[in-house]
Amino acid sequence: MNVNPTIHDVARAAGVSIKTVSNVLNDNPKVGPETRLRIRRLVDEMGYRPNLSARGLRSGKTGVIGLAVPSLRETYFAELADSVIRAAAKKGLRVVIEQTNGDRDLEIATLSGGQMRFIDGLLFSPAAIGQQDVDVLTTNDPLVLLGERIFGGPTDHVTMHNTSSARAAVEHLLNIGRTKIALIGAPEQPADEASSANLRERGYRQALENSAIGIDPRLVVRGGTWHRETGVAAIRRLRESNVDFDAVFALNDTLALGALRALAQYGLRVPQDVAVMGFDNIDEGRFSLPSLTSVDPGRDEIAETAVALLVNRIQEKDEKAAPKTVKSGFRIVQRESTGFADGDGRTLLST
Amino acid sequence: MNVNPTIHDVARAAGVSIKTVSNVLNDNPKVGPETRLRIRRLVDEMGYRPNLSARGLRSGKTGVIGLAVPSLRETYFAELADSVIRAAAKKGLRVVIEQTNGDRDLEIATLSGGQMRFIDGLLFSPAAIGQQDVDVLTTNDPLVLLGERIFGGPTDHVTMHNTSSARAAVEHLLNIGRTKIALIGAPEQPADEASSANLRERGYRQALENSAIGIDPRLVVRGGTWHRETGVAAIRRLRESNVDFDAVFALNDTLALGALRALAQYGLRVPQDVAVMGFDNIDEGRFSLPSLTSVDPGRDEIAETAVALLVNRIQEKDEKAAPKTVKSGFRIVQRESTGFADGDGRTLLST
DNA sequence: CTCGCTATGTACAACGTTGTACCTTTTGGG
DNA sequence: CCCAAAAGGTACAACGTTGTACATAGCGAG
Repeated sequence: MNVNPTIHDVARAAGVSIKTVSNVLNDNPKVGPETRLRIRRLVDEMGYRPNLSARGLRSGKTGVIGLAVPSLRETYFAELADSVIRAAAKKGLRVVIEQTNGDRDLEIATLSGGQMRFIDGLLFSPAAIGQQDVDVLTTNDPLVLLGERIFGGPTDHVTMHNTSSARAAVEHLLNIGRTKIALIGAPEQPADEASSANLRERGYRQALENSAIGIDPRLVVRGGTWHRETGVAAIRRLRESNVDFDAVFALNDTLALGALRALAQYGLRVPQDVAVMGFDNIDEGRFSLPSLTSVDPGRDEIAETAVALLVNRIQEKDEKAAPKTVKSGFRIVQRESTGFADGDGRTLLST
Repeated sequence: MNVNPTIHDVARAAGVSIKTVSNVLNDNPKVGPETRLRIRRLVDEMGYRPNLSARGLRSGKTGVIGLAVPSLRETYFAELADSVIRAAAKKGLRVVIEQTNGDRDLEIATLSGGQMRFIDGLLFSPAAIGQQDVDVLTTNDPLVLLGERIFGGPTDHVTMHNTSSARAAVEHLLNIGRTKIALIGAPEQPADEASSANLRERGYRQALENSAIGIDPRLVVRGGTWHRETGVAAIRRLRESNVDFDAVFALNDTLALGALRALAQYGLRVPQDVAVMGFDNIDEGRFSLPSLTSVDPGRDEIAETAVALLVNRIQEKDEKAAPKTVKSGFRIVQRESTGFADGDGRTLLST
């Protein structure tokens, strides 16, 4: 019994037809109780495990979905992948992870790639393609878009309240009395596309324009990837430009963590001299020095919703339903970097 | 052309047999140059993409490997997954990630699970099973073990120099003049199994026993998962027990980062009052406050080696080669937490 | 001009599973 | 006691691909 047994081997051993074995495996009703039991036992004994390629070929479903993200090295996506794998596991699905490295060609290749004849559907988090590429999303294969960059496309879409949560974040900084609020991680070109960066910048502008304060362009640091280095560099730029600031809104947490480090190097105390607000609420922010106030976009909710939508699309028989867009709720978790110094932080606002 | 074309559709359109199309797709030589070109063009035009289930069924290979890790929420494993996906992509393989949550039953299920009839092979990083479970590794399916916990098993194994690198790490702390070196993240029961924790603790003990200093059991904090919280708690335990310490060796970086935070809360300066050494060299450690000296186990090397070994096993025809064990090199990267305050840190020692 | 080779291609089976259609026995109601 | 229907099962094809074995044409050497 050293080689993998097939359904034929089990059937032969049980003295029944292969279809009966198949029926047992799939819990089809047309099998007598004692036959069922006997076959179950044999399956265990022989170590039979169905061949998913064969099953996939016959039934057109593999039980595997794809998740395309820029890179698991970016903490947000690692945590998102964790949530997606858990959500998928609950539905009996496995997840193949494809890293696109934020490369446009790779993203397009992933969307139209050979891969699609193997996975039942794809969760796709774009980082490079934009509104002008909306037609590459037109496909018969189940596809759910995650995040921003493309709106009104032909697919389901799970996104977050980028603008309003960013506005709420900046309002929190205003509420604690800050008036010179720097923005870091802002897009290279303001408002050139529906990226997370642009949508969040819009929230920043709205909050400041609604207040009496208004925008000081010197406080907006543009450019760079959303990594820790960029956060460090942004603070350096602000210092070198001699502009005064008492708060920093970083468009994601890794930027904010880089900023925390740079601020400390300049001898600026957080939150006394400068308050810092991040975005994403990654685990790391609970343990930084100081711990980081952040916008929590609800990763688990995003993942569960996205997987549920994808499963619906996969099961969809003939007529396709119109594309759905779901926005997950958000909350703001206040921690030390904006002056709340107790344990795990507190939820300030939630939708 | 709204439905996915098969090789039959392409063959019909080209006026050739399906086998000729197949030959083109697989770069088999027996096709004339102009036929080849014509079929290539049709494949592109029609958007033909091979069905991997069918290919997998026929050829027994799917081009997909599995990676089983405790959780992508643990930074080390997220970065390892990144490296593995990259290494696999170079060989034309995709990666399904299975999270075992450090759960023994889940780990065993993953090893013997239905999954194995679908992936070509598995990279398995155990967190719960141990030497006593060595027989669950006995399988015909290609399997490469990553990390510790089981040695001398029936499979290939990629591991690191846990003990000697930990010894080198502690020697570094001794070299900078520290004598009261705490150990955090130590195993619950000393030396009960070949876990990373035990092997690294052994290195700690060797370094101290080789010096004139010896072990002070009050400096060894046992128990807890290797997360930031545990690092925080460990420092609290040390403070509450009133034992004096001038350095901390954390058995992984997240522990160390938790420790950094707790030390700051107690007003202890790093490295002036307490030097801190981590293990894993995750990205985050380059931007913590202060940046973290750490043992770099060479994730990329580990991933490349593991994938290469797995590919060899997958291609293995009849007789199986004896199991191989490969140990990756390590280096120690010194940063601010042990007194080196310049840019990206410096490599102290490398193998 | 014919043999044998190479170059190019074809037909068919097989991989392991599930869906469809059918067949046989038992069972119970009239 | 007979017949219909339910219960339990079977046989065969099909999913899309690739390996094996064979077919045909063209061409150069003898």
